[in-house]
Amino acid sequence: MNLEEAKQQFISSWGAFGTNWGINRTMAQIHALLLISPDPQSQDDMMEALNISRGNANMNIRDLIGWGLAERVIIPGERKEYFTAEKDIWKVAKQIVKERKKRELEPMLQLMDKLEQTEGDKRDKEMKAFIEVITGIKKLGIQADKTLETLVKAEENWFINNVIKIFR
Amino acid sequence: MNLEEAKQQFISSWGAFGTNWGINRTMAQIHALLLISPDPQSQDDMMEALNISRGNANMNIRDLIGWGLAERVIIPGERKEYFTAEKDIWKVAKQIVKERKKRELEPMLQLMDKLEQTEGDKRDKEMKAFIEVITGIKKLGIQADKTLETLVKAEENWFINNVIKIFR
DNA sequence: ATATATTTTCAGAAATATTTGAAAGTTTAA
DNA sequence: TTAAACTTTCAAATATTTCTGAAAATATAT
Repeated sequence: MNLEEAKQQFISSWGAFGTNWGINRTMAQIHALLLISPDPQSQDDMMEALNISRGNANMNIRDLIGWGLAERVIIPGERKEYFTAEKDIWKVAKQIVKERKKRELEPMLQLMDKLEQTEGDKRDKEMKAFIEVITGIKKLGIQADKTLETLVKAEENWFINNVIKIFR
Repeated sequence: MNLEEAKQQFISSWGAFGTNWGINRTMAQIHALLLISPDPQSQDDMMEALNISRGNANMNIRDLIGWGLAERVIIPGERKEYFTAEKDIWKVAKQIVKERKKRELEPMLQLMDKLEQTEGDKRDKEMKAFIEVITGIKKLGIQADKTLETLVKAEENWFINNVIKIFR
């Protein structure tokens, strides 16, 4: 397989892969393109490479920036905006974990707190089953939150950081 | 909030939550319903509780079973099939991790292996950038795979199992 | 065997999510 | 200032996913 074919396959598979994770195809494909592009890409570059419309490109680039996965780059003397992505996959993964934690785990824990307050007779088996599930989810969520927080804060943690380096 | 309201909210939020994770709303809602139901539920029970059609219920129950998250229960003297879900959230989480690992991580690693074989001049910067990303993803994937495998196999591991118990 | 209960399938309908493209908005250069 | 270059917005079109419901298949009881 030559480089062009490989790039195409990477972009298209990354897009399909993203779909399983609640990330839309185009956003994942733009990210894939930026990952493997040594130089910053303009919106027009992406539109051409991925065969997508201006509006679609614009919206998804903005989402990527919102996720902290891409950033604007100014090229002196150029009028257009260019974009790059962080190339260190570990940092990328950390950033994704951080965002999902904020966007999903935290709201979920809030909901569990609320549902834990449900009023009712604790001897009723329906009630018991409900409260048990809610507290179980809450405990798991808190534990996951802590674990992920440690991971995300890894660079501030000498020990973990060194463990990670071993595998890097 | 009373139990009925709380149950409703839990089911509906769990469904919305699943949507962000590539799991369809109905499947997540059925799972939520089974989680908080002390007794096994029939397909008709679920159709009524969630206001869904027979076909939809049937298909999603089967998917849940495929994910190892629900199972058929025979109630002696009853003609209908009944279903339950594992109530221990830790086991549920482990099962989900196990399945996603198999369905997504492993195929992704296979793809990276393939893309790593791409032919080309390693001094070319396009080529270099591409290979670096691929090997980075592969390394991260392998590490994640190992870590998750440890987690999933936790009950076979005395030490980890005890660490987990502390938080349980 | 026949009737009845239950489960499964699947084509078409409905709901949701994504994408387009043209118009409006903004920035920059001369 | 003006005009060209570029970016953003958003209503409508398209694509994708999910759901329905009735018919077919299967299982069970009499």
